[in-house]
Amino acid sequence: MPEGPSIVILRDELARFAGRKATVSGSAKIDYARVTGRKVRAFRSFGKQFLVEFADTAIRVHFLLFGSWRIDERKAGSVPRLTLKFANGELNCYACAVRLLDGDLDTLYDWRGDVMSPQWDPALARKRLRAMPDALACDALLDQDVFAGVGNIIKNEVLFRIRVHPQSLVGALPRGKLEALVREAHAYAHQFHEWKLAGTLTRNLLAHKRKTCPRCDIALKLQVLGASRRRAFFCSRCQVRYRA
DNA sequence: ATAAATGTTAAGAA
DNA sequence: CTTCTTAACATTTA
Repeated sequence: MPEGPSIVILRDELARFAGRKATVSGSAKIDYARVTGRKVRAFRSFGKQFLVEFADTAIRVHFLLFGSWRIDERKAGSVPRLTLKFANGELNCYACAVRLLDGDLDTLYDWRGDVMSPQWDPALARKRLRAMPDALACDALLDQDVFAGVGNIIKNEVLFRIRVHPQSLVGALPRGKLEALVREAHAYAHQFHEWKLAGTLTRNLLAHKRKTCPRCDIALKLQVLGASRRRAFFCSRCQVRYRA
């Protein structure tokens, strides 16, 4: 279920386990012997991926659409795909894809592409967008190589805020709109993070899952769009469709 | 009850 | 060998 900011929240909630030895188990088909009993160096997030970093390997957890987790609790009736037990508590992950990664996370990932990372690089994102002029705006925002951590909610909210129609061509966007796309993807991901922490995200959504446009009050469109085939909520009056 | 949803990946087709 | 499309996966909510 989570987009990038939710993984950041998970990561931060686990701070008290960092530096401690973990007993690792679960139903995921990984080589537990490689990590169990070892000390967790850090909990990290890259985009929608949750990373448990050890000295020379890492566990990568992706929660896909339906995944969930509990800290110091277990979910009734579910077998954890991954459990990390510490002397002072535990983490249980459910319905997620789990893999072991070899090597250094700082070389495995390009952190400049993660909207939640301090290393986020807007100029690089603009460059990557310029390299995909035929893509639709709705697909570009979901492209994890350009905007790691952006999911469908952030996509819809960003396009609404910058008044760009989801089917606009990236290559047809005026310079200012392309800049706004990159700026807002970053800014809104952080806004999402704050609202999620405060428990007020849903009430603050302007387009996603809404029926009417909060700006002009006409009915919002709901269409499944793009190569990504995800739901797009948008206002056909406020949001301009830039075509070739 | 059936569908749809904050998503990705592997396999198969072209 | 690429590149594209489809299916599979999994859980909760409407």
